Amino acid sequence: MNADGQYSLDPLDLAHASTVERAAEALRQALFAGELTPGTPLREVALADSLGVGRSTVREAMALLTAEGLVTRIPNRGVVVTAHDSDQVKDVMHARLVLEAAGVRAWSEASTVDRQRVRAAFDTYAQLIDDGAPVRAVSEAHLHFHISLVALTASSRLVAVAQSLAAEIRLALAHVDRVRGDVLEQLGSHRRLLGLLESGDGDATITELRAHLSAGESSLLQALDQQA
Amino acid sequence: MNADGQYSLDPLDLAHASTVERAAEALRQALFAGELTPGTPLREVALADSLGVGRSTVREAMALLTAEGLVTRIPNRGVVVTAHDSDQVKDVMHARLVLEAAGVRAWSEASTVDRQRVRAAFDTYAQLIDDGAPVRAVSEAHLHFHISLVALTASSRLVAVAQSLAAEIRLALAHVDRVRGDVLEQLGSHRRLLGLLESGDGDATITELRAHLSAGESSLLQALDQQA
DNA sequence: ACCTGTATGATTGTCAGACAATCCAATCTT
DNA sequence: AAGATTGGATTGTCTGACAATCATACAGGT
Repeated sequence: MNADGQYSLDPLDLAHASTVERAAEALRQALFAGELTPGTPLREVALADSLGVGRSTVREAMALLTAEGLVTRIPNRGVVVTAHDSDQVKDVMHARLVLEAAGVRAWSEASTVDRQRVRAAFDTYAQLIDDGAPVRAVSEAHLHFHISLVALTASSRLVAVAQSLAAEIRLALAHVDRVRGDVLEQLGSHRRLLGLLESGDGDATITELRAHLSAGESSLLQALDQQA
Repeated sequence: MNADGQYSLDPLDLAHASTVERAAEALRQALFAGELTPGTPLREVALADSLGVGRSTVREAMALLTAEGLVTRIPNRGVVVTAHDSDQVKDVMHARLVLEAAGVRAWSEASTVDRQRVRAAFDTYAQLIDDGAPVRAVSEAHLHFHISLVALTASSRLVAVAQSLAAEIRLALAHVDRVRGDVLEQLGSHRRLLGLLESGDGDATITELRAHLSAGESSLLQALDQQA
């Protein structure tokens, strides 16, 4: 301990994350991996003994996923994997634009750390592409970059919302292989975005951002459409 | 039914809203009424037989309230009524500014209905003050007006977030009588806001909005401070 | 006095089993 | 073929159980 009688250790996160949280995480992974098709009902008993946990635990995990928008509860009929129709996708993208634009506007007042994080997020994203990393990993880094924009607002609540929206995108993406390749080709767009951001031209950045998200949206919509 | 073969009945509110939802609502009311002081632990068994429901039901209700930020779960120690310190209040206000400003920016492209709703929300708010309605009712209408701004974005997700933020404000407000009177005096500020909005001057509106929220924030902070 | 270890009681986290209410699909009526 | 009926599956909720965890008070050692 130091002179103040204070310790400064990281709170050791072996934290036996609750069973509910682990169950939820398992479900999330399955969803993001595309193992469950949208619309598939998630039966409580089936999941319970598949995961080796009690039904009440499954139920609480479902409550979490429902709050995240990954699954939808239909009264007396259970929960189903959320199916994102075009309206939903548009809504998510619109919300993302609002949050990310807010981050962009906050660039000049943002902390150095948060700004560094944006650059770092871009770098790992670019690096992964360069290394020819698997699309899944690139996609992950890509979303992380967008979240780092929202983090410029320094608002934990807004970041939480952004993460939830990103999760919805991940889910929607899980079944559209065609779109996945896009993240590889969007490198230029992102580089331009970062460049404008650092140049301090907020309005131009937002214009680029709007175009970027809009492109992503129509690409996703088209893919979903084709699938139906 | 009308010519379209469509009925237009209110979905008959007897809708035996699930026990969980009713329990959550009861808790919410108690919280907003200030019956539970921030920091108070909410014991599962006590609530269960106080509400006349099972413990699992209480647990699920807690999960809902936790997601709304009204209560906080501490692992192995249960949930407590969320205590909003100054950082939390600032974060909420900041997030509100982002969302409501987005609504303001969307004014010109917003639907006529949504625009009418903003005016309607203002009118009932003003009317309540005029009628000398109880502060609680005025405060409710006040928050509703702010939410109607976010609704201009026409994004259900953003509106949902705004409602959640409003709920947090309600909770924080529940214990600061001093601040409550403010809603009565802010009529002018709101009228100005609406005027600017309708004039189409987005930037000026946002400036006013920022000042408005900032004033509310410091008033709330001061009250919380004084209380401690 | 101060620190440490231990016993005790309360409470959460999780499970298992039960049962009514509800929904779906298939069958039976008219 | 439209409508009523029945049966099985599944959810919503309750009860009861028990281990793990935490808080507190207490005892012992230095």
